[in-house]
Amino acid sequence: MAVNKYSRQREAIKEYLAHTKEHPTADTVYMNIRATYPNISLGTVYRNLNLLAEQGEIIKLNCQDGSDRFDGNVKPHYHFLCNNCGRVHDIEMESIDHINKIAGAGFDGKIEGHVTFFYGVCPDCMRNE
Amino acid sequence: MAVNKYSRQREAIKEYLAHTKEHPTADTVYMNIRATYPNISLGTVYRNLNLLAEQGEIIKLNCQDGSDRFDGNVKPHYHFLCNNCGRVHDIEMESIDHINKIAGAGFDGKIEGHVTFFYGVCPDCMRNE
DNA sequence: ACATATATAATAACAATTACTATTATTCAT
DNA sequence: ATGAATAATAGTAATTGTTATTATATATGT
Repeated sequence: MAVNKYSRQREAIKEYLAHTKEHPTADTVYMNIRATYPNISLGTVYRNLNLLAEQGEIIKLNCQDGSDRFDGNVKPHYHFLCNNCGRVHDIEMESIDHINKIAGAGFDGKIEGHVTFFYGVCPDCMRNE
Repeated sequence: MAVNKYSRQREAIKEYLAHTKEHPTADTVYMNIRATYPNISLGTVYRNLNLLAEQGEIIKLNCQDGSDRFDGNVKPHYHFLCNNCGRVHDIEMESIDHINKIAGAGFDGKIEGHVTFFYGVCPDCMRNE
């Protein structure tokens, strides 16, 4: 696979991810794209999601609940998993890259970065209680 | 399943995890336990790993490479995933719970905790380069 | 418009995990 | 110790999430 050729399906996936904050799974993406492309194949969805993630156009989240989810927002930000409804929210916050140094203090290897998930109760679920 | 009954298999799994720092996958646990219990079933391994994790006797790590790994060390500590060899190491370090506050500043929900994975090059791989 | 290469849909294959079931082991009361 | 009650097991089948295959369709450069 040398150079990308345009495809409506891939474009639709990118477009869909750019306009949702839902952090959908591959299957959810599939369901939603089918509204416009009724016979898109699930394989196509998987292939394009992975392709886009490799190229840095989207982010593949290895969620703490075990599922893989996708995020069209590639600006650095953190994620929050609601223990109640299971949804993933974005968190805009100042950098916490200093924790790499803290970790490095007790470790002989080279720490290049970290992945952090916060969890708790999301705003929506707090209201409904 | 009302109350736990003793089983040698479960005990062996707990014992094995208590004495390794390998952060094995379910399949690796299976392989190792078979040395002593040649016809333990893979289902038994999965069932007990999840049971023990639910009861807080071991920890189930949802690793960044997508795999689930298990850790017999339940004392609070962090984990490091080597990008080179793929192994997971423990990191003993001071608490970074203050990042929960930082995250909370930009978020309306309730932040109860976080899960962090560090990544980079482990000590072993640094030597062999 | 044509040649070449990539992408697709549909399906099959695959790996990781869970569910099922008949049998075995543990527990507890006698 | 014996036996009844129940949880755990081994072995297998089923399910799920994901990737590979292949013939056809689509996009790109000349």
